Amino acid sequence: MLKAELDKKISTFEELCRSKGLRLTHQRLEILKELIQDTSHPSAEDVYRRIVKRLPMISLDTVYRTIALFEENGLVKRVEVLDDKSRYDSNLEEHQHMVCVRCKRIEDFNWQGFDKLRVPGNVRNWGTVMSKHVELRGICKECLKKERKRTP
Amino acid sequence: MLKAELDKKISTFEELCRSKGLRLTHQRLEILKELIQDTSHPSAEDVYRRIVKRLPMISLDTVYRTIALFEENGLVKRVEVLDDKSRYDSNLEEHQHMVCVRCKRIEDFNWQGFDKLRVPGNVRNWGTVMSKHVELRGICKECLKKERKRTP
DNA sequence: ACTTTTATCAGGAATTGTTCCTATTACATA
DNA sequence: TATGTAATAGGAACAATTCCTGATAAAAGT
Repeated sequence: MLKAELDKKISTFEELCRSKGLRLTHQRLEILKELIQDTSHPSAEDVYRRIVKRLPMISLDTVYRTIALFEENGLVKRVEVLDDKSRYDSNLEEHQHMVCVRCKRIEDFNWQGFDKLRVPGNVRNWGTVMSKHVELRGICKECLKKERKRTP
Repeated sequence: MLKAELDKKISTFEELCRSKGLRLTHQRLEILKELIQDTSHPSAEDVYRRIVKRLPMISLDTVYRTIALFEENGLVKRVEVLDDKSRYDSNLEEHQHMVCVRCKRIEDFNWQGFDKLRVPGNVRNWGTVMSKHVELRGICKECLKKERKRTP
């Protein structure tokens, strides 16, 4: 399933390269693979730290530029969360995020009630709505466990 | 109405100072007033730029520190949006934000349907949910107008 | 296969938003 | 009004991200 997604995205990217005259570099492929396989919503630096093991000469800037390229072309999405560094998500299905305010782990979940909800009509006076985003903030099980230990 | 809110918040802050031994400085009062009166969700620098006209010697750091103090004590809230600089809101009522992806203007709106919505039950397996946040992204009327001019 | 063209890269410098450091200032209590 | 100390101004430091430039390597032509 992940393998299928990976292959699909890689061919999407290959096609993109052909149509836009972009070069299909080793770096770009490795970063794309990493983003698809790492479902923990990594930051650019997280991606860099993993990639650099395979491509020791890669620069952080390349990771940033490449992720930006993927983002512009809809291959990954930026998850804007906790006023911290940017995090990325290759899951393009409609879904929501739960964020742990302690460890900053981000987990996907589905919220059909929200997906179905229509925005209030008077919002149209404001302009054109392109997307709606929700995020739950809280403390994840692991962090709760740690805090219970600390304050017995 | 704004005057009443201002007075209420100022007395809340004065009380806070008494209870915590904080000093009621000129700078803190000016920043508090500015945050209450400016409902455009200003950034720390926006606040600084306005304050500096009245207090020419104030430092940006003071603005940051002071807003952080207010935030810790629940006088203002941070609006985390668009992976940009932090923006602040002194409206503590339950409400939501519409963000223009062009001009980054943030507008408040109410969405009762969302307020009433319960989070999915299985989220409890993840941990404790503390808050839920929504945000609509789109293009505001003014920016739409400008874009129509540019591409006739 | 070999060259050439030029997009892309590595590495470091620059930028931006924010926070830290420290000598000085000014609240608040006596 | 004097005094102790929290808070300030200003600049330095920091962290995330982006820019700059000469070197490298895809890919199109030969």
